[in-house]
Amino acid sequence: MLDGQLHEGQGGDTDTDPAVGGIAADRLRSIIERVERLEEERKALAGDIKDIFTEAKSAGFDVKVIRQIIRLRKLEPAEVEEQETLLDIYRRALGI
Amino acid sequence: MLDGQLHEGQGGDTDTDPAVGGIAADRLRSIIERVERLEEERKALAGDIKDIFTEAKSAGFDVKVIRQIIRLRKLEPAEVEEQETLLDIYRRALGI
Amino acid sequence: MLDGQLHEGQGGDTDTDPAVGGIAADRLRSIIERVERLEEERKALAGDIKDIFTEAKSAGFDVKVIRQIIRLRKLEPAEVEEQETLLDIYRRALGI
Amino acid sequence: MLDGQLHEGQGGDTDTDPAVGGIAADRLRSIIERVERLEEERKALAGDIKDIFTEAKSAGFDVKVIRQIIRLRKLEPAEVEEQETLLDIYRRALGI
DNA sequence: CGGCCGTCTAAGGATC
DNA sequence: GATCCTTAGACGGCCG
Repeated sequence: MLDGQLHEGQGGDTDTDPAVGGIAADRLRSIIERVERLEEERKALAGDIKDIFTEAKSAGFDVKVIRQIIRLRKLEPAEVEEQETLLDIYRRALGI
Repeated sequence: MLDGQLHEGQGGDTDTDPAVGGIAADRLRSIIERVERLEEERKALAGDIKDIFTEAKSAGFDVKVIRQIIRLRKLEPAEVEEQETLLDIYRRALGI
Repeated sequence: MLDGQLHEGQGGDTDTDPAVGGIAADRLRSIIERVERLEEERKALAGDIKDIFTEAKSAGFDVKVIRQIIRLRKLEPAEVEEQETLLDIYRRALGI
Repeated sequence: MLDGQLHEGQGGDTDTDPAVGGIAADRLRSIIERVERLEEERKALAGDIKDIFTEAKSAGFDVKVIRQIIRLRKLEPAEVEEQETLLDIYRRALGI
């Protein structure tokens, strides 16, 4: 029964304005709803991305490798070098 | 899994698609760019959300608690699923 | 109020043996408890691993790279080759 | 972040530790081997758990449902946290 | 700058 | 046997 607070507002006090916190309650509600709306949009975009990967897979691409490429493109070239260099150093330290 | 783009190509790309190393390069590029575009939009939305929280903080709200509220609102639908009591579940586990 | 079923057994019927499912209930309880015990041990090991990485970090190592090395050591050498080859192919297809 | 093992070394390894490329090779090897050992133990435990479920299945239990029970038992302690009602949380968010 | 939280990836299990 | 989904682990960003 958290639903009262969750989905209806402070049960029945909507006419005279929130009894709790005065005008602030409306402000709070607005904030929460705007954030939730934006999060939904984010979620929708995530779905779109997923669809593209599904399409890629259908076309015969290796999705994991595509992700890797996208990751590399996001990194500064210097960063990539650095990571690879460090990996080599550790490898040689281990003799592998 | 080297098949797919390496050994099959994919339907319809054999004529006009510039194949590099047996790969439908344009198709690949398109996939990657679309994903990157969507990720940018996602990032922008994250920024918008952050702005709202900054505003909330300025208005004197406790941002951490607001996050908590949003989290709870998201979780509650899931709790409905758990309405099925453990006793029932045990019974099903026991096959009776 | 799931606690009855969860932590005490089927409230009060422990003497004559479970009223639900006969002997099976005890068997079920045993299975669950053994699994839970093993999962705790797993969790403890995860903590130990985490501690080692913390130590590694303190010693100045790059934890991410160490993880990468461990991952590589786990893979068949052939697998490593394959992934790298495919990555190169995609990269060349994109001209990067 | 090339510092750390590359440019600082770490406390006490300068005298006896075989340094390869400026790296405390033995220290690194020790870290990796300990992690790998622990991961093996984890894997072994996973096998034990799997065996129990196999046994359960043989005994006629519904493995999926047993997993569900274990999952729920794990979640319940968390629910206690949520006892704090949303109203209280809202009040805190509003600072009253 | 270290710890915490949330997201994202990868592996394992269930399903068809 | 392949796909889909769920879950655990890894990663990066945010906050204190």
